[in-house]
Amino acid sequence: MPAYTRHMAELPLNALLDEASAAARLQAAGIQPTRQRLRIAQILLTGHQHLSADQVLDRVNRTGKPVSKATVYNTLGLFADKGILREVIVDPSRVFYDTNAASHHHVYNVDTGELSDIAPHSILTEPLPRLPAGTELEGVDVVIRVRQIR
Amino acid sequence: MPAYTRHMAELPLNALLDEASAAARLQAAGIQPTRQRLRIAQILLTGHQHLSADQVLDRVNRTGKPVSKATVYNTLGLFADKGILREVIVDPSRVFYDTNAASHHHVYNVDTGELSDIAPHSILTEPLPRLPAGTELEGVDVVIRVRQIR
DNA sequence: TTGGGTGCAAACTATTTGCATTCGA
DNA sequence: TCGAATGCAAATAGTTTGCACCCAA
Repeated sequence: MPAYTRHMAELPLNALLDEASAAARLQAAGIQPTRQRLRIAQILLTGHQHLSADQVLDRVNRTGKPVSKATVYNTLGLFADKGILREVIVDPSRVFYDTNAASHHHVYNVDTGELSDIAPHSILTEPLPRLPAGTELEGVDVVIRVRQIR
Repeated sequence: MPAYTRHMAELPLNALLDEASAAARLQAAGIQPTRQRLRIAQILLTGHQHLSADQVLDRVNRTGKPVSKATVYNTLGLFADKGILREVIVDPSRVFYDTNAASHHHVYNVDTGELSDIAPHSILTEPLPRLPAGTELEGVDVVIRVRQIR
């Protein structure tokens, strides 16, 4: 029911990150820059975005050279592993990928499915409690859930 | 891969919340106490727990009187709506239901799938940023993700 | 040439839905 | 009695997997 579907028009290639920069980003992260990965990187790494795998697939396929669904999933998982994307779990029905891998938090509109960033300093997370024995910190996620008024 | 599967033995009914208390909880929440709902309530409302729908289904079916999968899902959703359970979204592959509906936060072990509570005062969430126009607060979730050391 | 990357389709899994049946007030 | 609750099975949807093919080093 949420209106995830915006920007459904064709995606002009000139609005994307140029291929050279995308390649540089991938190289820096130790990711072999293949054609499909570059294409996905160009789309994702243009500004800060929060996209689901499906949305990425959509956009990639609107740039002319389609990439298969499996490759999109593989690539997003790989990018997240390598630290150039961050998975955001706010909705049980899909994972969002945040192009801002730096530590920051989110506002999630449960009615529209919109996900946005919060400046890192506008929330203070005080000293963490002791972690369970035998574990180490992976990350701290803060999600502020909001809903449409009426 | 995580070891969600513990307590697989049969569930002694005498370890559960008694039916009268369960009925009272449901009544108080404005939920019509049917046989299945009572059974589910007895299982869930025994101490603080974090269970997935599947785990609830498992336990219910180990008490003798089985409840269908659809009913478990419906009931958990209903309980969450009525405020006696809280949905916790920490893993894209399933929703956990927390029997502690009061405001508090979580530690999630991504390796074992274990979810535990944090005392509410051990984390301070500073003044919230301005919410997007036209939205109201639904809740704030803080999840500390940890992983097994080696 | 050779192993990693890709693509397709099939498999999986959590969750939802439609609808006939049963239950509870 | 009568609407609400239940249960089953089938439908959905996101994600994963198996495997043959392709390509770059």
